[in-house]
Amino acid sequence: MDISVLHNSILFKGFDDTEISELMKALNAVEKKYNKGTMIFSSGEITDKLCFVTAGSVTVESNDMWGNRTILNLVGKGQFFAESYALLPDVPMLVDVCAAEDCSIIFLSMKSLANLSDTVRARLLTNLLTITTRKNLHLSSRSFHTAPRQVRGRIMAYLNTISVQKHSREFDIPFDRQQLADYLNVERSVLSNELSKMQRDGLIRCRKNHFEII
Amino acid sequence: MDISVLHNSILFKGFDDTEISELMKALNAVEKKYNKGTMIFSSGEITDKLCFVTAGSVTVESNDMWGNRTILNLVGKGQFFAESYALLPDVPMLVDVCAAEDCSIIFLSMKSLANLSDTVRARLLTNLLTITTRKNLHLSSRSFHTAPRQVRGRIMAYLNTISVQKHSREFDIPFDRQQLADYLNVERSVLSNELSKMQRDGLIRCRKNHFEII
DNA sequence: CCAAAAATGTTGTAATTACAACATACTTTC
DNA sequence: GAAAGTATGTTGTAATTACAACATTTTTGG
Repeated sequence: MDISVLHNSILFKGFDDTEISELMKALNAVEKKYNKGTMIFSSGEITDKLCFVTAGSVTVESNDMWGNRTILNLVGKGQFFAESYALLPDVPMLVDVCAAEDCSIIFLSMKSLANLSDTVRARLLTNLLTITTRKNLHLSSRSFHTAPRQVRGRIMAYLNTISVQKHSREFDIPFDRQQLADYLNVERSVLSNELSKMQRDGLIRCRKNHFEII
Repeated sequence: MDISVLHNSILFKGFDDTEISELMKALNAVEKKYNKGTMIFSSGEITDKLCFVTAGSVTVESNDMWGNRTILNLVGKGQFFAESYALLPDVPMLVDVCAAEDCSIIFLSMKSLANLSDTVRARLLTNLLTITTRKNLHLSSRSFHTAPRQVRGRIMAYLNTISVQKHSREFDIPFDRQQLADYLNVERSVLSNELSKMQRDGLIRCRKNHFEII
C-alpha cells in the first residue's frame, strides 16, 4: 500500500507516522486497483467508505437514461471522493464514479470514526471538514463554469479558473475533449469547433490538453 | 433573538438547552435583520461567520459583469449558509448572498471553535460535517437540474426532485419565475413559454409557484 | 512500421434558445 | 378601488446549439 501519498493528504494533516498507522488500522484501510473505464461506485449504492486516490484518477459523473454524461468532478492522485456519502450513511449515491485512468484507491471506513477518542476524533473531523468544504467550493466552481449560456463563455470561465489556480497563462488541463465537453455540459463537436474559432480569433492557443490564454 | 429555531437546527442536535446557551455565547452569536433585496455578503468578502436563517430566506448567487444572475441555492428558515467560507477562513467568497425576503440571520463565529473542549468540539464538528455534506448533495442536485441541454428537461429534473422530496405530485416551489430561471440557468421568458407548452402537452399544471405533475 | 482503434476536428441542417418588445395579470399602496 | 408597480405570459427574429455524418490526426498494439 502506498502510504507516502496518504501521509501528505489533508485527512492526516497534523498526525505523525505512528498515529497514521494506527488510524489506518482503526479505519480498516483497504487498497484496490481499477482499470481505466471500470465503475467504482454506481448511482444508488450506499457506502460508508471515504475514498482516497493513490494513483491515477477517477471521474465523479452522472449518466442519464439517454446516455448523456455529466462530469461533476475529476479526482486525481492525493484527493478524496465519496466523502459526503461516507459521512451520511443513509443516503444512496446520486452519481457514478469511474476510473478515468488505471488507478489505486484506498477505502477508509467512516463508521469506525465512532470508536476513536474525542481528541483524535476532533482532529480528524476538523480535517474532514476541510475536505468537504473544499469539495463544496469545487462544486460551486463548476456551477460558474457551466453558468454562461454560450459555449465560448463556458470555456473561458473554465480556462480562467485553471489559469488562476496554476498562476500561469499556460497550463495543462486534466480533461480530454470528450471529458471537457461532459464537464461543461456541451456537445463535443461544438466544443472542438468553438476551440478552433477561439484560436482563429486569437483568444487562446491549444494543442491536445495544453492551453495558453492570449 | 429567536432561539427556538436554532434549538431544532442540525448544528445543535444532541445538545441540551443549557449547552446551547453556553455555545451561543462562546460563538459570539449575533442576530441581524435584512430587508428583501439587501446584500448580506458580496463576492470577494472574507468571513468566519456561520450563518443561520431564523426567518425569511436568502439566495446564494453569482452575478457576472453583464448582469446575469445564477442562483446556486435558496436558503430558508432553519438552514445554514456560508459554512464553507466560515470554515476556510482564508478563502474569499465566490458568491453573493442576498435577502430573498425580509429575513433574520444569526451569525456564529467559527474561529471561536478553537476555544471549546475536545468533547464539545467533536460533537459540534460532527454536526458541522452533516451541514457541509448535505450542502454538497444540494449542490450536486443543482448540477443535475441544470445538466439537461433543453429547458423542458431542466424543468422536469427540478420538479421531479421536489416532488420526491415532498412525497407528492403536488407541491409549492420556493422560487418565483425569475428565480427559477436563474436557478436553472435559462431565460425567464423561455421558462414561462416552456411551462405554458408543458401545460398544453398535459405534463404539468401550475399556477404561480404551485405545481402538479401529471 | 503498419493496421486498427481512438480521439479530435469540420461541416451542414434542423431544432432550440436568446433577446427584445410588448401584453396581460396580479399586488401594493394610497 | 384606481394607479403604479411588479410579476408573468406571448411572440418574432437573429443567433446558437444539437446532432449526424464524415475527415483528419493521434495513439495503440501487434
